[in-house]
Amino acid sequence: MILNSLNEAQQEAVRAPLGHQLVLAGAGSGKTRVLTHRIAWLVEVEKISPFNILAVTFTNKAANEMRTRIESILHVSAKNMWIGTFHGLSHRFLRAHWQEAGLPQLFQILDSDDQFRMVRRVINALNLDEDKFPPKEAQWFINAQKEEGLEPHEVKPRDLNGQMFLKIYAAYKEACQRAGVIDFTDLLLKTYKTLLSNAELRAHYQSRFRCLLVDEFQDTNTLQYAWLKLFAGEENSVMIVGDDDQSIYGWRGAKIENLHRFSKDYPNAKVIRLEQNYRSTGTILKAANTLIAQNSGRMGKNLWTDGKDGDKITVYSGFNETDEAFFIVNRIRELHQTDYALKDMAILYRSNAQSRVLEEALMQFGIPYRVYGGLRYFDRQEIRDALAYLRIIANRADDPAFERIINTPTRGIGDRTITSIREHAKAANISLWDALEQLLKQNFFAARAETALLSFVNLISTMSDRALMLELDKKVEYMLNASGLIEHYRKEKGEKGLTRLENLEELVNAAHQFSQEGVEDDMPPLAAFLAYAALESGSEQAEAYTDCVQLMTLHSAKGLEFPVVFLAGCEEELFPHYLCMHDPKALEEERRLCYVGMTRAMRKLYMSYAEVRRMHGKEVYHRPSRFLHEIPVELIDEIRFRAKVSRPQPITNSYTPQSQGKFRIGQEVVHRIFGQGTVLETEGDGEDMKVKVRFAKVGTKVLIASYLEGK
DNA sequence: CGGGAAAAGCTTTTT
DNA sequence: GCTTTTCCCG
Repeated sequence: MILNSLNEAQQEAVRAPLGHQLVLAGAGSGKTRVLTHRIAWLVEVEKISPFNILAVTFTNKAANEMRTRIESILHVSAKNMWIGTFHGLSHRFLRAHWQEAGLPQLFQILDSDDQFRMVRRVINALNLDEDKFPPKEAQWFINAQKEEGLEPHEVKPRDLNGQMFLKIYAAYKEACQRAGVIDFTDLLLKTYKTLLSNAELRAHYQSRFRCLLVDEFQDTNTLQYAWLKLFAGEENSVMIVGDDDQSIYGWRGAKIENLHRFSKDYPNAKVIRLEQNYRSTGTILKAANTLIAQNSGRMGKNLWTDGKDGDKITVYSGFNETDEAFFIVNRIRELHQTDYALKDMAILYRSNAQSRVLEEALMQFGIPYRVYGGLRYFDRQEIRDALAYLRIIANRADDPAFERIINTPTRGIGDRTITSIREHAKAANISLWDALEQLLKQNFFAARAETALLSFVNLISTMSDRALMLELDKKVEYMLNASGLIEHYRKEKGEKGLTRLENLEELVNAAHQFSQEGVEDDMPPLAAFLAYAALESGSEQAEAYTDCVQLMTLHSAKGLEFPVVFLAGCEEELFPHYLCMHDPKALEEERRLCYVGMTRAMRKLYMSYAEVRRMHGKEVYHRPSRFLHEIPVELIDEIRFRAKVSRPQPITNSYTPQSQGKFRIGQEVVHRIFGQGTVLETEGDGEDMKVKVRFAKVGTKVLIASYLEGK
């Protein structure tokens, strides 16, 4: 039976009778297992049809993983099950009910960058001063209102400033409507509002979803909670899984109180605690428990393991940040030579800026590493350009896309010309595209601008005509060439242009793969692909398997685990961050962040700090983080090197990982065009050897070895 | 339109 | 301080 592998608390959660359950799942307590087994149980034992189940997560990654795992446990297809992110499921809902939601059938989704541009344009159109009303703040304001479930007419401005922001919100909303686009938060808000105002639809969905499950519930915001309650209605069972101690997204609207609110709203909800930890040593858990016990208002939870206590936690006091980095790198080297693969070790830090010193140290030692959390595929400039062309093909009214490509690649359409199009669009309350066509008819433009504009209009029309006949991937390929994007980026010199071309080529592959996998919705393939690109920002390319040390922020480490964890920069002002220090609530969130970081470690945990650190250009002295003092001293092994800063030894003799052929990881090399660099990875041998090199001037690039010279 | 100089950030991030 | 974005001029 499916329960064999579960402990008692886990089984209790899986077998719970229909009704409401709150599962408090500590770090490493098998939360995903419980969720997936619960769903399997519902289907196989409670005989609930997959059709009647709704499971919500926050990231696509989590949703995909859940679906895969369920399908491997279950003997029934999970196809009919609604598993996805809040945004993904809302999108599905709105595609099915666009009429009820008052949307055009082929509405497009704005990502945050599009949203930002749109907000800025609205501010300018209202003749407001960007310095007085920064687009960033306006964007934040708009999203905050939406996350409280408020449309412009429902917002009660607090002061004069708030009134202006409200005005911007209202104008932004109109602009979105005109363009037939909706932003991320709109996906949820429109779903919520539609369901709220349409009793028939509400009844339909409430009778459909008999069982609802939510993962990472501590990260839900007000709107998501309301969304969930509306889908759940009075009758259906809801299981929420979360951990108040791992709530680290309060700053972006997550309401930890939703956990308490759930117990109030559903007083019969059964509370189940998963406290047995399968990840970390006893020592790590004891330390983490003691630390988090400092927080107030917890729901209460104490992690335990029946495993060994393991090693003490190593605390290293570095002289400065470079010394700290060298300590970490030295340890990594030692551990790599004895017991651990590089990919089993992670360096976690509070803020991205910290990665540089660490990277430099790793490079000097020739240790391959990977930094997580960079620019994702669909966020890249060239990809966004390409998608904008596709969007304009799909929907001429898509103003943000129009703005993006009207002069990209440059075709001699200047700012003044665009401004007059904008003004006409605003005055006539029509899309930029329609405004352009009208103005052309009126012979509004000077001859030179007119020629350029006509060729743009022709280009888009020809493109969409020709594209009609083509398969999705051919469509993308055709567009890339016809638009001149390929040519444009080919001209971009150096490394960047080449990478961009590769990325654009990859888009054709992505489109091909997408159409192969088949779309479930009855949407045109192009529209479906665009929605996919907007919602699935594309995990940073799944690079071929390489054994690399992993670098990431504490936030992005959530949900992951590593045998060895280095928590760098444990200093006051940095961690806890100085912007959080005077707000008790924010400080508790920092502490939870520390708790999250510590509980990522399976066997070895290192925490380090620097006495002097260069920050914002100044040398600053910080005390060790208060979090270090909140760990029982008997669990800590403290190392201090006071004598002098430990410099790295030249890597030539000390460390030669996987060195084959002519080049060695860590070796300094010279390229005729790209200049000096360091070898990061090697692949193959002899003439065919491929070498990944980080160049001082142009970034990282994979090259054939014969183009390089050793130094 | 593109390159260089000046100016502005500078916590954490997913959709 | 360092990096990224914006701005201005040839």
